[in-house]
Amino acid sequence: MKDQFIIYNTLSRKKEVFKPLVPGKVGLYVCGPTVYSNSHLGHARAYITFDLLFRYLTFLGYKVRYVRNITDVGHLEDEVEGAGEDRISKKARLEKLEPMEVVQIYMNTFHRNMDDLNVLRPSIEPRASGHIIEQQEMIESIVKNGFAYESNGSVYFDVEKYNQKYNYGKLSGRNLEDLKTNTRLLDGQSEKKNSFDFALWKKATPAHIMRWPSKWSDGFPGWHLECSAMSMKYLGEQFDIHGGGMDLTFPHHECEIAQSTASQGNEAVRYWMHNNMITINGQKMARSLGNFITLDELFTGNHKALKQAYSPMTVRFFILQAHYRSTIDFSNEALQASEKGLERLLTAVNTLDDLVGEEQSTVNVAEVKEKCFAALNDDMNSPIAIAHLFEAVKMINSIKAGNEKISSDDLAELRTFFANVVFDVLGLKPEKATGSGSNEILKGAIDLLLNLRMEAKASKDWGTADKIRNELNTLGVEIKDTKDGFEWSLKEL
RNA sequence: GGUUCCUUGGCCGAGUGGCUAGGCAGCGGUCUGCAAAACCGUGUACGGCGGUUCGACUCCGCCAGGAACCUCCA
Repeated sequence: MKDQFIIYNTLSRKKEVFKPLVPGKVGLYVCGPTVYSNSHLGHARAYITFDLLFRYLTFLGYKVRYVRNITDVGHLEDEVEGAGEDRISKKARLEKLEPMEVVQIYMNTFHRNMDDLNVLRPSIEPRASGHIIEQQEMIESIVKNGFAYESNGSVYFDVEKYNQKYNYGKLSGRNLEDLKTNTRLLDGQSEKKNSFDFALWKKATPAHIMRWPSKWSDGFPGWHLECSAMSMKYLGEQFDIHGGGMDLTFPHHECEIAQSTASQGNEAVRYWMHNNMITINGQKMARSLGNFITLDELFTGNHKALKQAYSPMTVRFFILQAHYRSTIDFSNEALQASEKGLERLLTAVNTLDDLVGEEQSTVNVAEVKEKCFAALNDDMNSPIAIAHLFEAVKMINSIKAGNEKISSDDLAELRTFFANVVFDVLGLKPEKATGSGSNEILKGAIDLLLNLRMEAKASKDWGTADKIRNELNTLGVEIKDTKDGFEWSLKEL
């Protein structure tokens, strides 16, 4: 199965069979968030996408080193207005907080949100501010190789010179001639030879708080350098997969390729993977557009665009129901559909525990399992994988209803399959307390009441029976009658 | 303006040159004291116009509408 994992490589614009550089091991780098405000739905999509990749590679038996950075140095917010001011320090002065305090606040929120979404922590989570020296070293090697120039205390990457030897634009499908005629002219660029040159080191203005000494000036590293420097440090000069949002393809990832190639003579990344955007009313959800919904708002329902709260697992399932390279449009209707669908899936997981194996199967477990993994192998096609999971749900329900039978061997296989795919790979988890898992006293009390209700039902005392059911319902206990008793679960709070 | 991409049924969302995607909602039925759940059955489809083909939702062209990137962005 390992040999058939296919991923779409942005570099070739084709699906390719994944072959790691070192057999059995995978080096994975994903661009992490810039921590200057709360995480929103778009971040969830990116990090759930690569969490799925991390989980699936691990499931396939690879030893994965997953590096996902925290950008806490800040890039240029607005060259026109800010004139070189760091984005994070700008916000810090507005809020009268230390820059690192701002970073910490939003980093904590990010971690909490990701934990709620059951996004696994990466193997290494390096911070740009902790790797200034590595970035300076990289600048020096780029300068030494002749692909950068110093200008007024800042250092810029010489794109034109790089393009004479290598191909600038190969990832995003651009060519320099187009960039020359189409790049917008911005103020304050007189230091650069060409408008498309980008900063490797930027001299700090007096107002700039975040700054580090260097041979060129007191300043800070350029926009794109941290990822090149940190991926090289932790994954080596060449590594397997680099991921990030589609909106980072240009210029960010293009510049990363140029930096790595200029400093070491060869490209670092073998497979580039990009997740598509979340849209709202057909338009990209983005902080800069102001049309975003934060994850905290989503989880609490506290936003004017939200008709209700959506649990982290509902959000995760919603995202997994679309392929990662398609846009996915936010709407209450779509989230509500996901909520219901997820509940149906997780109910079937519980039902699976109660099934009893027979001599022979009337269902084909192997086939559905095979199709599901085939979908995951095909560029992580989670929506197709989920569609097959729902076929298995139908199977489970039919067995429970007595319309189908399953052998003990198949039942064991089905249980393993569900545990593997639903929990380990898709990273879903039950959110409700159920009769089997919650607090013992509560469980005992509810069981006691429902047993009393059974007795009332047996003596056809419908008034008492309905009263118990209705009042427990009001308290948040959902009750289902079964052939020989009852089942219950707690509603979400 | 340049580059790239998208347009599927009430909603979301896959996919393929000829074979039911799936979820949610709807409708009919079974089960149930009622309810819930479950089960069975079921309709609506591939933006428009041409072309290639025995056959296109799937390939090509044009048109319409929309999006992303070209500036920080997941």
